[in-house]
Amino acid sequence: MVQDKKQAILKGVLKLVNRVGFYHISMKMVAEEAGVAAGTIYLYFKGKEELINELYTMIVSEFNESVLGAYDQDSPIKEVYRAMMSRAVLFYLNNKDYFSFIEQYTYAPFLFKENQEQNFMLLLPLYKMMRAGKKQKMIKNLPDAVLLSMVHGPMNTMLKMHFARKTDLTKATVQNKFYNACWEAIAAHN
Amino acid sequence: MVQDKKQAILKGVLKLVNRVGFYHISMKMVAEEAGVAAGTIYLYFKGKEELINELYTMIVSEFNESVLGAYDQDSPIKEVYRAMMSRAVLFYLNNKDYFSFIEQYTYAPFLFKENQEQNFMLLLPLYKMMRAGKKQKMIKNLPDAVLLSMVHGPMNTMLKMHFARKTDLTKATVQNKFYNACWEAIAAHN
DNA sequence: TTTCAAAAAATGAACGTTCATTCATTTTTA
DNA sequence: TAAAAATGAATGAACGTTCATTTTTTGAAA
Repeated sequence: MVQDKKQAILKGVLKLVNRVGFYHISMKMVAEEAGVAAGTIYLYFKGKEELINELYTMIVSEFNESVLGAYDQDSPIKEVYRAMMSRAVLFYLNNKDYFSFIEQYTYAPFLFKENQEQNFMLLLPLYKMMRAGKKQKMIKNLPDAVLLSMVHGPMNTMLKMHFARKTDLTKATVQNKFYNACWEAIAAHN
Repeated sequence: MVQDKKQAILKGVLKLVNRVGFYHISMKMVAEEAGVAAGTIYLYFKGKEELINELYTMIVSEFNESVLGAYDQDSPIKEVYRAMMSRAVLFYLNNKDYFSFIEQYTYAPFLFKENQEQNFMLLLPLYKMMRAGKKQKMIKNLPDAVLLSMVHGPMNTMLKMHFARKTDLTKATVQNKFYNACWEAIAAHN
């Protein structure tokens, strides 16, 4: 019961992200969206900050769980890469709300020092894959930041463009071209 | 005279972006920073929205001018690419304010439909270079969105990581590795 | 099963704060 | 001295949060 209402409130925030935009979300709107009174939110969260931060943590968990589900120790690293990219893209395509939220949360006034480190938590699955690839000499021996940027950066921009209707990431051909281009940026020559 | 004061107000906004964060910038703070009274701002701008939008336009102009300054019709495309990347990185390294502002403006409540298209204006210099490269068969024949993502995305992430002290983009070695990785993502094989 | 009082949960009006904007007044310029 | 520019206190709207009051749930007694 208690968890149901908490979830309803969290989902309420998400539904508002796209409709009104992150910075216009008020507690009153969240309450309305969740079907509770404004004061009720404060029975489940200390305040707006905690609400937003918990939602962020929830999304990161879901994302990482989904993407790491594609990690198979025994598969060739290129296949692991493909599977992870595919899952990540699918995750956001199916949850535009999540993407918008994450993007805007990064620069929200709620991000305190503790969470600022968490900000790179979304890169953990990628990081794991890269470390393995480097060991196997399948991935270039470049600084981690460069490798991460070469995969995370393009994905972000592609999704942004997709949602702005500048491209169609649901097309398999677009996805494949995109995955291949990223792979060539990080793959060791052989 | 009039332009001086207008510039002072615009610069005031920029100085506040890093100090207090985009969403805590109030008109009163801007006024203080610019050394004028709050009401004075309204003699130069219709309101906060116009102020922020003009600042955005100003930054885009400066950026594009700076990066396109590296465009030389006669140089090999790879050198043009290098020069443009170099200028773009330098531009933001020297103007952290600009970077922070641009990042946060994208999702600010001020972005109206008209400007939402302008949002991709920052990609114009890259776009120009890519078109030329495609014609010369030096750059892969991929959809524009993919190519743009492979250069703009990583740059964004690298800069974000640089400012979060996860890497040091001022190091020439890091820059070179980064430029090369991007190039391999978009370069045609030969 | 029904009753009912105590506890728990939920409500939303009210409060205090913040902020963009206005405009009557003052200061500066021509 | 008239016009232009600048000022900053006042205004009203928006928002997060609180808390006195109401509603719902619980479980023991009848």
